[in-house]
Amino acid sequence: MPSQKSSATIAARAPQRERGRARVAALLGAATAVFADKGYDAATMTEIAARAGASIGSLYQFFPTKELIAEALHAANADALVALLEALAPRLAGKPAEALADILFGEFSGFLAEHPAFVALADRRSIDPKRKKATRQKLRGEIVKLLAAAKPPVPRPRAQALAIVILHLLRVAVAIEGEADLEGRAAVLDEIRLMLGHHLSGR
Amino acid sequence: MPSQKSSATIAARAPQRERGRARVAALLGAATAVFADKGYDAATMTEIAARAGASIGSLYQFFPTKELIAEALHAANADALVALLEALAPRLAGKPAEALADILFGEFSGFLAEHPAFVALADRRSIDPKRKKATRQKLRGEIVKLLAAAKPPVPRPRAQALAIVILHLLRVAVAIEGEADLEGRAAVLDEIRLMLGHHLSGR
DNA sequence: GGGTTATATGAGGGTCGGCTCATGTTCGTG
DNA sequence: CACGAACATGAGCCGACCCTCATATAACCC
Repeated sequence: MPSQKSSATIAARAPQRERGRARVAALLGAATAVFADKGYDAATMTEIAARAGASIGSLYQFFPTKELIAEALHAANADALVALLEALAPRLAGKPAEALADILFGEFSGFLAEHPAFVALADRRSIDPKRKKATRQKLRGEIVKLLAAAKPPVPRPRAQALAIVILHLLRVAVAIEGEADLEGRAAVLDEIRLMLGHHLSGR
Repeated sequence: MPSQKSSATIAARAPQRERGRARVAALLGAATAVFADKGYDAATMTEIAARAGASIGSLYQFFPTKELIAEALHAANADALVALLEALAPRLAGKPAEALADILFGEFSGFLAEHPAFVALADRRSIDPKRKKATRQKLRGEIVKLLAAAKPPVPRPRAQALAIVILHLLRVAVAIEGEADLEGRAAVLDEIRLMLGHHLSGR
């Protein structure tokens, strides 16, 4: 299979010159900010263009549709997450599943701090179910790999179910981190880490 | 404090005659359906009115704002959930926390089947934070009560954190139930129940 | 420099949805 | 019955937002 293009490079009308690439980067950055703090529906193309210091026309030059810029951004984020998990494998190989959980929580939290639009875009209704399922399975696959490489390796079939649970727990943890009422936040996070850690380490 | 009105009865312009009460009921029913399968943003007042067999004017007679009908519906749902948890107390008193988790999962799933708009409305951005926090704390309080009445009672401070975790897990479980890929769904749910059960029962 | 392609701009078209209002219709009440 | 309050109706206003397009500028290539 020649010329495999990463889904991160999907921008409907690809830029050709350097100036274009810079624009696309600026636009994606602005889109990240706007989608992150308004959500997909409330985000407006006008604001994205403005925050990027571009005109609406320029925005539509590279992303002919609101849906398309959201897709491109989400795909790039998903690729980055998968890459992060892959890069994590060597660091986690051989460690007990318990420690694995701890590290995953930290890394995930950091990732979402740098890609704040990821959850908002993943949650929006009206996503192509094919794409959604594919993304999810790639993420699950990475977690399964990590589980298989842990100290007492987790057997494949159970690992599949565990991966789903872990991904959900990671999202819950991030949601709790972002909640307004600070009170007892740390205790709740500890509780979750403990629970998952115990559950992963046999009993 | 006299004339305490349940928040479930909040409909900005309250109906006076029987016909009005029936309309309000029909409108709330239609709103439930529309919000549930389109989400708050994509739901339109026109469709809500149509599904209720009413005109837009009638809808606005009782709910002067889209925001208001969403609030009324959500408040009613929240009240129903709290009532359900209160009614559950006698049935659960004295049981081990483990069993408590199992029953909660079942009840929660049933509740959301009958109030399908609850999650969609709770998740929407632009909710009054005061109201959001109040609702959450009421729910947490109910869970804490249940935990305190379990076989080995869970001490108050830890119960607070546990309640938050439990509520999140309930939502995760419901989300998984509603996912398209049936494959291994039961296994995942069992995994979650097991994990929480073990964690609640001492270790 | 001339030609050609990539990129930039922003006014405005078209649509859609929340909401208003003037005009009814029903119905409890005296 | 008569009167007024509660309720009903739907055409249309208004603003917001996605997107188009005609026109302009930059930059690469010969």
